[in-house]
Amino acid sequence: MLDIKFIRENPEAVKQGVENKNEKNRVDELLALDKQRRELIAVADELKSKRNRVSDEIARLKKNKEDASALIDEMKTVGEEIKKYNDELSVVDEKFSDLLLYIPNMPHASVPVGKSAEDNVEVRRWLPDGYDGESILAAEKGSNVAGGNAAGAGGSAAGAGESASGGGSAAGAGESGGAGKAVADHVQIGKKLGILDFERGTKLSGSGFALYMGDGATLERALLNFFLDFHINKHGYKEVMTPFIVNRESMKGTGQIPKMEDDMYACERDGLFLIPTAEVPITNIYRSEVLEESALPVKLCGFSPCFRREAGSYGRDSKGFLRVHQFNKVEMVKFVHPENSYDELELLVNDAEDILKALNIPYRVLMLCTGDLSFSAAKCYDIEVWSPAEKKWLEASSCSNFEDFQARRASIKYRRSEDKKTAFLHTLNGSGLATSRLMVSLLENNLRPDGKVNVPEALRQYLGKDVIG
RNA sequence: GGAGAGAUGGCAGAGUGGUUGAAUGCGGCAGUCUCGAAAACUGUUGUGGGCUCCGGCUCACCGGGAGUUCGAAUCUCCCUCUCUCCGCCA
Repeated sequence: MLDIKFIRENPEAVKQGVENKNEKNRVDELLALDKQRRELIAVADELKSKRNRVSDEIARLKKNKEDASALIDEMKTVGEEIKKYNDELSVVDEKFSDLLLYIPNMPHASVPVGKSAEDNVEVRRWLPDGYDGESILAAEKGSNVAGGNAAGAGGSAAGAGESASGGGSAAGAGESGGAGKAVADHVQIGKKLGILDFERGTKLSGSGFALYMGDGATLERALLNFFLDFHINKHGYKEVMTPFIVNRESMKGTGQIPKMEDDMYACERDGLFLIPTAEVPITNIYRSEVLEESALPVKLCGFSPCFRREAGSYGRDSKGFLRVHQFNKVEMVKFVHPENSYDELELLVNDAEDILKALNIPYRVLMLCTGDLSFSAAKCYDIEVWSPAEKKWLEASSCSNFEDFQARRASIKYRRSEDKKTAFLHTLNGSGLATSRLMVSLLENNLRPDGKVNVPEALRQYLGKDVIG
């Protein structure tokens, strides 16, 4: 949530930010409640102050065995008045607090203003050595499905050429065949190899639930272990294993509730929610706590399944892994000093990218425009992997800086070494990575002409084999 | 699921209707002493809201929420959580 003082002092800037994020502008409504609230507090506090003074006086009189009945009578009416104003205040205050939770975080100044995913800006792309980048460009021209505005795509073309130029003789690309050569999509590959079974997943739970079998299950587990080991050993994160079901407070702390409540799976009897991402439990680890400045940055990573109802998106991207209700992910979360949270964001994106480089997966990095930014984020980079069969970029990671938005909601502070005062820290998180869409790209990009799938070098020790099939 | 005990400041732990925002101890911070440190001694040490002539003033907070009262950490009710024992079970 935003600081009400900031909203009070910068109403126009806040309104602009809200609108750039395509959120409902209720800033004036909020400010009216704020004003009303403060007026009621002033009146009620004045009366309470009087009551406190007179009560002391009554105590003194009684101690001296003097008569206090006149004062007691007077205080009866004051008490009634206080109750009246208090009741009024609690109504206003509740409305105020609720509404404040609906005001989104402000986009950072460096974020491009835009309406939708179309306006996201590609900042770089990376292709494995020898990868046929031309085929991606051709596919992108063929369909404008993939995001990225003209400027971004144009700008990135140079970058892509740079990467691809090394192995410009695309024909000679690695034995895995390179881009655009996949003749089957991940659902077909998974079915043929007997490692993915979406029909039976549907039988078990409904559409949007996957069943992994044999090497499919092992590959999934291998990916997760690889991610965790990588972040722990190479990037200095500490691993955590959290509950996957959390209470309402936790969901509120990271901002999923109230706005996104309908997208959560809920256990109504217990007032608990299945987590949509490990961001929720990991960030809430330090809810209502104060960290020492010297301990920052705190870098945690953890595995979790992610549960999303995907309400309102039925029928869209429904094939296979493209949009599922449950997927696995390793999440990175950082608690950092406010002064360097944007540097930390760049590092976070790099940490996620390193995984894709290690797996030789072609990807691009997008800076989300204001309109595509999530409710709580101030700035966000998406990392998308290339699917030769879908001829699309698929989101595999999302790395965001929330500044003090979540910290304020969840009350996560740090104590400054210099003056021992507390202040809100900044939180960031990023997928590192989500397996489902990565699996799409991984299977398709490593598909061999004989229908088998090459296991990326980095995963072989985890899987215990070089080829699936 | 049944029975009982409990929840107070960073921690430990007093406090059962009136200068209690809260004793005391530990810890933290500052100072004295010291070449320096330890010890000892002295002082200081919560969070949040509202107002402010930026010197302060004021309100709230003793797990959460209602209530009784002129006045509640203290009395009543409800809820949550923790611990112990029994039962059940991975």
